[in-house]
Amino acid sequence: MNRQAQGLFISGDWKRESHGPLYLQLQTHIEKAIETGRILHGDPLPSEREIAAMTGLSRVTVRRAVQELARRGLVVQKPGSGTFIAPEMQKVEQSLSTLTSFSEDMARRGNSVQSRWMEKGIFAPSPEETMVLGLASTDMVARVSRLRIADNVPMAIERATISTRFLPDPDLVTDSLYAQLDRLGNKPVRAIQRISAANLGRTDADLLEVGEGAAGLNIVRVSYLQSGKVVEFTRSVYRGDAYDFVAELKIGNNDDADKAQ
Amino acid sequence: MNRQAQGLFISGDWKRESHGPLYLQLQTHIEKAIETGRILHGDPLPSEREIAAMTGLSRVTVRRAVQELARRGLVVQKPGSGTFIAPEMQKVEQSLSTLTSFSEDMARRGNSVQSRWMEKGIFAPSPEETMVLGLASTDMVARVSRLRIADNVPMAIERATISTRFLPDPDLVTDSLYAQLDRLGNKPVRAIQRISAANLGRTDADLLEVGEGAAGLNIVRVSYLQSGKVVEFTRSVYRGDAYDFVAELKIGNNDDADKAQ
DNA sequence: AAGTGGTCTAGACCACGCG
DNA sequence: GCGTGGTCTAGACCACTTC
Repeated sequence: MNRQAQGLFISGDWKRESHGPLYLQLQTHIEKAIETGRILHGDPLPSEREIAAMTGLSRVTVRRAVQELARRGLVVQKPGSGTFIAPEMQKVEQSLSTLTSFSEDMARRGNSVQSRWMEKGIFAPSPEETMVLGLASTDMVARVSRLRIADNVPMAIERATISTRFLPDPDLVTDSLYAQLDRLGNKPVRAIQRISAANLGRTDADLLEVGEGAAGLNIVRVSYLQSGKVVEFTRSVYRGDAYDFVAELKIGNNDDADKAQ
Repeated sequence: MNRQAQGLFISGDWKRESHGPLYLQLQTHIEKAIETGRILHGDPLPSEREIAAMTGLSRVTVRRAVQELARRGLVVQKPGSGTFIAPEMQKVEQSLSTLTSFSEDMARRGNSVQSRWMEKGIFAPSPEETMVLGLASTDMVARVSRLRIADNVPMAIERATISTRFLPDPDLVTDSLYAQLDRLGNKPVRAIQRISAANLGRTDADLLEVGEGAAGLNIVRVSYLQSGKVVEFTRSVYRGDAYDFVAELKIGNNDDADKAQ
């Protein structure tokens, strides 16, 4: 077992630094130990049973504290192995005013990019897809879903749907979806994007390697051609701890600003 | 107790519709009951002890399922009273390309708006505030924090900091912060906004009346005067289930996207 | 006073990783 | 095979709301 984590709970004063339920006191105690660098990123935490013994709490209570930290991403629990302090994660910034691709974002940061294909093919559209893409009843759609990975860390899940009229053969999409659309002369020129937050479900959390219930950014994007037709309908889920969306806002109706300029 | 929820767990087949851990099976079972309208919004769920008795599970296991639903906001737990299906929540849209105020957003939807003041006064700046606002070492800041409420539902927490050079008397801020800044000739003309998702901590979750760990949108906004000086530094936390940010994107540099990997 | 959710315990079995 | 996290149980006390 690791030595530095040993002294964390023996002192007996870990209780007094907080108040309220025991599991919360323990939780904030561990949290502070991580923040102050008393335990280093990547290091293992003592096992739940050990912490229980050291603190005099039951394992259930210890577990509750650790689980909450895991849900927040400060800590990673590995069955059969142990619990480890999560590696530090610097947020990626993405502009909200220009349409950039994932590959672009990452390349700018000098990170290695990988994609794991999850689905790529022609399908019958769902009712939602039919509506959003404005399809005729006989139209089919191409779906390309992939897990986006940067430096071996899964960052986002992308689920794109395109009418086969604009993308007849999804297998030709190898790297950038936009690159392929461009080759076909169907590159979008504008898009509407909706951003909201939600707790990740089991499936998505597992893919992104975070705890179930961790916060994620849901992004729904609809892209338009110059002609105004809808090309692409993409639902993405980003890790909340890995992404930061940046937008520049301008004042709506402001007479003073106009005059001053 | 309510009658319609009675039959939910007696059948004995609630287990077979799912697989995996019992608490997950129960969780998805209740979830479906809500989705399909088998239990109505606002109705009470049977008590944890009752569900335990009906399903043959222990209360701990039942509790785990219910708690997860509470964290997701599908259900509200009221100590001493019971657990209730949460009222349906329609999302509010907010544009990301124009700077609008909360009051504006809500007024457009025809909702009643309230604010609960949490902090309003002059303070010594934190290191972060000093840096972001570009303060001299002797400068003081005005802080105005409030809980934003629409139709009696808490929607967001707003914590704004302004240098006293631009807002000498925060007590004069009654409704819109921007309105007051405008009166003083210090209305911002542009802003940079960062959006990310995170699980809500105890304090914020309590204020927003959602479960601890529910997903929230963190928004940090820095507003600029025409002169380029920083006026305002605001950190807001929005309920993930209540807000939807909308952005319109334009294609930046087309060629870069193709080349980027 | 009775019932509710909130917390906590002690003990158990499982599947899995690792040496 | 041993230790880990993952799940589950039965029973307990508390603070609170409701009647």
